[in-house]
Amino acid sequence: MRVGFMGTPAFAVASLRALVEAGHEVVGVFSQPDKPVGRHQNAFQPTPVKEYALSKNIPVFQPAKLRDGTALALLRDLAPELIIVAAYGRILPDEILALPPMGCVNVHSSLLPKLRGAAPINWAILNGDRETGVTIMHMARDLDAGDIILQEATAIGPEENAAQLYQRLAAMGGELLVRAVAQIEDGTATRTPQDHSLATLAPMLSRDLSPMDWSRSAWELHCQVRGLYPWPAAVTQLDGVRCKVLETALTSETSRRPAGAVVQADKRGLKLVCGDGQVLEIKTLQPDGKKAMAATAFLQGHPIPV
RNA sequence: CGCGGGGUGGAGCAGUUGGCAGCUCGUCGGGCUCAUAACCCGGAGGUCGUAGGUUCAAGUCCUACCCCCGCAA
Repeated sequence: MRVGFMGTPAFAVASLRALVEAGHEVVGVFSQPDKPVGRHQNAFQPTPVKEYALSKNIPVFQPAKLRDGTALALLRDLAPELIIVAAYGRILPDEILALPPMGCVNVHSSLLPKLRGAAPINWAILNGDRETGVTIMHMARDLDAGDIILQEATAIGPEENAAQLYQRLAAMGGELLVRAVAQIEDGTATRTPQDHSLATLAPMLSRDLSPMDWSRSAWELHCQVRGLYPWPAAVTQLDGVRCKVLETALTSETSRRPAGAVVQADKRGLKLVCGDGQVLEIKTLQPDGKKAMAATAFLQGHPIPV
């Protein structure tokens, strides 16, 4: 089938690749404009989707605006039967939604109607959810509110971080998308409206979420660390140094000492007390200006009294 | 030229007014111990990011450059 594709980050690449490998004719790819990247804002980096599309000789378009008519004209020329959107990072105007005869379909990395919005993978972990998944749905005017075609759930591992879950869901999304497109093609696709009363939101992440509040429970902090990995990452102060906390482990130990107290800081590990009295171990961290390192390595140069 | 931290044995850090390159851990060998993430003794391992400069003498001061990272975008 002739499909148009819109997407930007690595998550979308998995879907695009799945379409290509399933033999669909991708007539054009839309991706966000390249943005200056790096410490001095002097290097431009192509988006992952753009990079992949070019490697497959698929034409790439990166309009700064979607509502000035040029994008619409472009799409008319490309004449896709169906448009697939995956983490494009932009709201499509109604004219575009109405253009393709088979409609516009979205790949979303949550079990809709739960976790609508920009960062569903992170929020699934941050919220401490046991499972999440991917949803293929028709696109509606409201954000992530369209009728569901296919949905697949997966358990969230208790040690799984957002980066790992991201990869798994991206792959799942690609597979499910190909199945959905096949169903659309042969007319067997179904539409299940969402129960909007059950909708929850997964807003964009920000650094405001980073600081660790040790009065929270060990599990909550463990979820914060995993859910914010690798960006913006959970952050705390150790030996007067601001550190990203990249990996933690729940322990079976408890302590009566106040929340945030360091109960162990030696070659066996770095452990702190949380608000519920449970002891949480910091396995990997990254001090300001330094590379990521094992907590035990950090302790070599930063002895912390217990 | 957005702001800032940093490159010193395998790891993490220190190195004061320039004057023999140190600490903790790891590693290797030996010892002690019922045992150990413990302890004791001994050893190996460093062109101090690179290139110049100042000096009797540079990890340390000066200049240029390379690389890593945090913030901000």
